[in-house]
Amino acid sequence: MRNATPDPTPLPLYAKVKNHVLQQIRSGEHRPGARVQSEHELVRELRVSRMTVNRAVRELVRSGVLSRIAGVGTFVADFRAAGHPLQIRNIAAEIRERGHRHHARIVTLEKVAVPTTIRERLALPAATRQVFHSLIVHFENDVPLQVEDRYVNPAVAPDYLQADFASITPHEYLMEVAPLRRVEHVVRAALPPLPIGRLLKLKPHEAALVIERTTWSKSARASFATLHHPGGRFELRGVFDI
Amino acid sequence: MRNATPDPTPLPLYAKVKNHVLQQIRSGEHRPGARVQSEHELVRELRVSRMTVNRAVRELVRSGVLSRIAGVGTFVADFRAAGHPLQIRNIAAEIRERGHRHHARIVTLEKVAVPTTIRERLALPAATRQVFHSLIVHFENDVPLQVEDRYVNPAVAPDYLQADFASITPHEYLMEVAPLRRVEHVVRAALPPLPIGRLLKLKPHEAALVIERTTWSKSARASFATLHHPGGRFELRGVFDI
DNA sequence: TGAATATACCTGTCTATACAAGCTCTGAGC
DNA sequence: GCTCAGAGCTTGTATAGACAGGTATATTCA
Repeated sequence: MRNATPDPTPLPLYAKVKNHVLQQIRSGEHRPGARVQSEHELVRELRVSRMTVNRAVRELVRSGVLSRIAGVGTFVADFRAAGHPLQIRNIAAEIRERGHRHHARIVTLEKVAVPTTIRERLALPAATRQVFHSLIVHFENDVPLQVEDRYVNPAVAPDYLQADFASITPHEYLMEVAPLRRVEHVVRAALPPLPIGRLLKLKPHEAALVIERTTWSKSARASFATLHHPGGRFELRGVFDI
Repeated sequence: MRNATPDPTPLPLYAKVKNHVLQQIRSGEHRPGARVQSEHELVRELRVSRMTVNRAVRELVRSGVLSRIAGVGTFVADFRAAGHPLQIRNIAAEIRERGHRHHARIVTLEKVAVPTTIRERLALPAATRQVFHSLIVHFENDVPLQVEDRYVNPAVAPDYLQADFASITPHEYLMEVAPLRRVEHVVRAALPPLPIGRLLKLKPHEAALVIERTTWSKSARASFATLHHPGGRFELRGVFDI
């Protein structure tokens, strides 16, 4: 039997170094712009190896807390102009994670002549005459939460029309058939077109949060989707902690 | 004279290892869920030390490309349910970065009795009778881009009314007087109240992108701000590359 | 005085080595 | 056939030592 209860999950040393520095920032001992200890000083102060200090500081730099200049020193980052992160999640995963029921209703799933705006958005070659188009409503416990209006490059996902979108979202399906290389999101607010508003059961003049998502696969742009969400029932939330 | 031009900025080894693995993922050689080489295998394959491989893989894990299980192996992450990042920026910094002119018009800067919703949002003690309130319009080249309606905890920033908000945004001022501990953002779409719509020069029934920002300082919640942006002229944009 | 040089310190990278701890499979013993 | 120990893999962490290259300051020399 030991004379002291052993720590069940002892913090790794590099994490202790991070906390040590963070604590000095949180307490105001080190203010934004101020110089923090050099690696060598932290080595002497905390009796750990320089590689351990280096890892700790490097991770704090990557998370935006510190910034370093080779040959000069390490400084508390000035978050004043820094951005704060927000996450755009897969709607089905998000609903399920809230412990709610997700289901999707397929309104449209078809091959259509390429609309000119879509030809631009997907940078389609002139030879491409048709694209796939799907219009799907996603529900959280039978309340409509997203209308997904998507155009898909047939060169990337030739079997798109055969997919089972009751059990997998188009986004998930596309990631499966063509590994994703790049995703771009644009978030706006707008009054939705009338048919979209009806699908979302919006009140007249109720605003919608619109996300435009463009995805790239290895070879080409894979799809362009416009996601409409009811302004009163949907929000994006992000927390940034130092 | 050398027989070959020396690489002006040779990539560090750990970056080469990252690219090596990324290349295999991008090419489809390693698909989501698949196992990638163990550290030891990469060591033999690329003739670098294990610590270098470890750093490369650790960074790819942190950026969401790989995932690892101790004792089992390293796998290509399944981004299908993963979130994609978006940044909320300081409005003044964003405008200036676009090369445009930013200026702010102070509509209101006053001490007011605590509204009940604000008492909740800032978790103010019952003894607090008054808070600071500012209403500021931010312009990009003389076009209104944001109405910032902010309530400030006087315990955190007692001199808020004396600040010069023509040259510094309230957010920047608060970060200066009370180091930031936590920021929460909620993004919604809504029709703005009539006076806000007028300040933004919105057309009737034009939607607004609304960001609610709550900030925490060391000791207490520092401020609660509602930021209204014109739906037609403002958007959040984020790109995720693998 | 002014310019070139030395030096001291800083971050950045890389290696070889070590040990701990998690997981899986295999084979010994029952 | 079943259980359990251990081998052999994996990742995770930590160290000491080394060298490169950036930056500021002091020093030396003209």
